[in-house]
Amino acid sequence: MNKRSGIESKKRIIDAALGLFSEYGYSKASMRMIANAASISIGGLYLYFKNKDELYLTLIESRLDELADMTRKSLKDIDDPAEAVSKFISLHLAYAKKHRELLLVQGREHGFTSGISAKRKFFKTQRGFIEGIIRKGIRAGVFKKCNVKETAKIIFCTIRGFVLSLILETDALFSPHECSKLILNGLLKKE
Amino acid sequence: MNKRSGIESKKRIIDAALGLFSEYGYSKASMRMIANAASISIGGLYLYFKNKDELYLTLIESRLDELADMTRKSLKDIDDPAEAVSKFISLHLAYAKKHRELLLVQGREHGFTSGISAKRKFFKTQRGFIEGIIRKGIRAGVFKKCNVKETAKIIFCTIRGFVLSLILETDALFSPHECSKLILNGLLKKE
Amino acid sequence: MNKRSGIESKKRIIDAALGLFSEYGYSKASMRMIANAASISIGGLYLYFKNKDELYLTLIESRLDELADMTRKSLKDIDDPAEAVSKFISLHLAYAKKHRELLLVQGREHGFTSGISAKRKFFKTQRGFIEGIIRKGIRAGVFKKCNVKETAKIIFCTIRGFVLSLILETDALFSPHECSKLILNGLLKKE
Amino acid sequence: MNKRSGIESKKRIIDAALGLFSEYGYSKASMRMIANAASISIGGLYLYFKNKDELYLTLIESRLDELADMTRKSLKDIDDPAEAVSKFISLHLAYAKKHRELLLVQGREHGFTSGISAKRKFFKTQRGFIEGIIRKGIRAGVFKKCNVKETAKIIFCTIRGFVLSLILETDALFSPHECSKLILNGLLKKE
DNA sequence: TATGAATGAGGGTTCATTCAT
DNA sequence: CATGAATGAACCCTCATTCAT
Repeated sequence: MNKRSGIESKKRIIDAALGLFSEYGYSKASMRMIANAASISIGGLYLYFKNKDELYLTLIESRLDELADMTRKSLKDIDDPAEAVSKFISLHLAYAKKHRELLLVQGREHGFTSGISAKRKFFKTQRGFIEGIIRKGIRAGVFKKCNVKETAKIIFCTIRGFVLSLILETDALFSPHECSKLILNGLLKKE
Repeated sequence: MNKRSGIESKKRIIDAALGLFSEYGYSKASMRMIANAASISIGGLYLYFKNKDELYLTLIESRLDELADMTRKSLKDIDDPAEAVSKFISLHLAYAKKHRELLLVQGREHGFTSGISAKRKFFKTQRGFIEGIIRKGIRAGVFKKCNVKETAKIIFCTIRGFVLSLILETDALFSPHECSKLILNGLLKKE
Repeated sequence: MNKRSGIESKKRIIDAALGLFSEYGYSKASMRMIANAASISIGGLYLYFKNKDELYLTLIESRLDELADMTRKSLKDIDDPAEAVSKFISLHLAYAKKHRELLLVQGREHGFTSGISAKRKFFKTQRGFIEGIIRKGIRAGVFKKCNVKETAKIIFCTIRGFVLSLILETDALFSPHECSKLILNGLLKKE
Repeated sequence: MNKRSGIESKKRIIDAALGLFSEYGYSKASMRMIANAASISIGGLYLYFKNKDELYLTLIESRLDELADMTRKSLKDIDDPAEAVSKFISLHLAYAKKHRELLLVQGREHGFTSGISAKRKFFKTQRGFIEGIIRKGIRAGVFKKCNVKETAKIIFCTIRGFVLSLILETDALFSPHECSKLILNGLLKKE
């Protein structure tokens, strides 16, 4: 109603969409609902996003970028590989808890054809982080030798499973600490 | 037009629905698509299933029952806890690979309110299996002492993450063997 | 299931249809419902009636015939015009009360194109009865002179309104006696 | 496509619906038909009415309100009870003739459960009018003593029957004048 | 930028009717 | 005579998207 900068409007839309997609899923969250929640007209939505799909994708990507950024910053100053693994895990679990909405929102039901590349790239990057940590740990003689790539995948999948559980059954959640312990037990050389 | 046994028709519907739900998700797989794929008329669908929801739920539950059954049978004759953990993991990963379609098909976007109870019960049962194995391993002195419930959750989540990865990015998959190794490393007492 | 004569089946269907049409109206009473209520298969319905419309029409006509018959018989032996009017009114109100289902079931919503002729003929016949009575009353010097056709229509409409009220609002119903009184007051010469 | 004021569109819809409901009845008048007749898209219909039921109810209620209003205004300045009865009758018959479409459109087949309350209230109000007139006539010594409530019902039912006849068989209609005469004959004291 | 009335394809579902058995 | 699985048109309704304002 009152004059607002485009950027502000776009942000409001993204926030609204995030909430709605996460609560109802892609198909059941309608553009009208999003428009209402964002206090903008339906037409207004299309001023900022070409279509529903693009809005959705933008959402995903912005979250993914944010998490990737956080990861980078968090790990920069940690030298101990074990601590880095712990940090990586707890960071992701915490982020998932906070933004449970989107990390999973999609999975299926969303064409898959488009925008997935962004996600795939993100996944690759994150897995690269863990691989780096593990490799460093092995080089430093702190971790046992192991198949680095496979191990990274497993850790990543555990996190992913945690995220999924956030949605499927809340009582299946575990503490980051226990998770780190189990994984590090398998990773660390026995002194 | 041509007469077919009801059972045969129902089976064709289930197969078609399974494929379509898994490829497009619940919302985007339409009853028309399913009818076509099942070589039946739209009305025919409703001869066997009260509505889309029920069709969907039937699908889920039958898969879940099947897997629960397989688990029970597979673990019955295994005494070694480590082997049991391995078996549990490989069984689930294999099943997921074979039926990637459904185990995850849903997650979001499907009301969440209905039929989920069947799923929750299934999840609980399966987690109970792992807990049993771990407890037995600890009693037998093969596994270290640990928080049984938490550990079971973590293992289950890892499997769940694997399933999710089946859909999100195939190159994130790992071998059951590596997974067992990592987890057992963390579980087994070092001799 | 067990052998039954066609006539018996047909009767069962008619009874079931009567009840259902009257409870739900033509459109909302489905052939399946009728079949169930008549303890016959859907296909069986079509053995006795070409289609839904014909079933419906048969119903109407049979009721109409019945009422016309009753009227004829009831009035045959009554000589006093005033008594005949009373009888005519009370007979119709009573019949309407008993078969409130059908006399009105239709009105609208049923094509109108077909079968209405049967109804129209019935209406004409019945109105003819009243006209006859009135004419006789006037000739006999018991009734005042009046526009016979108009008066017959009015009486008939009052009855029709009563029938409609049976459905629309039960508390608008009046006693046959009061009705006769009012009408006869208007009809009878003051002695 | 072309912009039109919302009010105009709504009006066009109401008019179209009125005609279609009255011609085909509730069930057989489809939303598609109404949309076409109103020169609007199907979706457009739902911009103005939540669903078919609401559209239908709106129609009914608005007519009913209109008639109730007209009655009130017409009778306000009439002192003579006999004239008031005449006026009441002729007013209703005229209105029914003009809007034969709706006053009866429903009767059956429309759930009965909803919106009927509005109708019931209307009926009660209208009957109240007649009761008032009759009572006044009796008090003034113009009408004979009679069961006021019953008499009011009968008059109302006659009108209702007239309305029904408008639809069932046009040649059963009578003139308001004849109707008033018959009824007043029964009501008025013979001087 | 912003609005929201308007569109129409498509969704889930029902149901009269048919026909092989 | 009787069955009921199968059909498919049609129903009500939703919603992403457009466009005149």
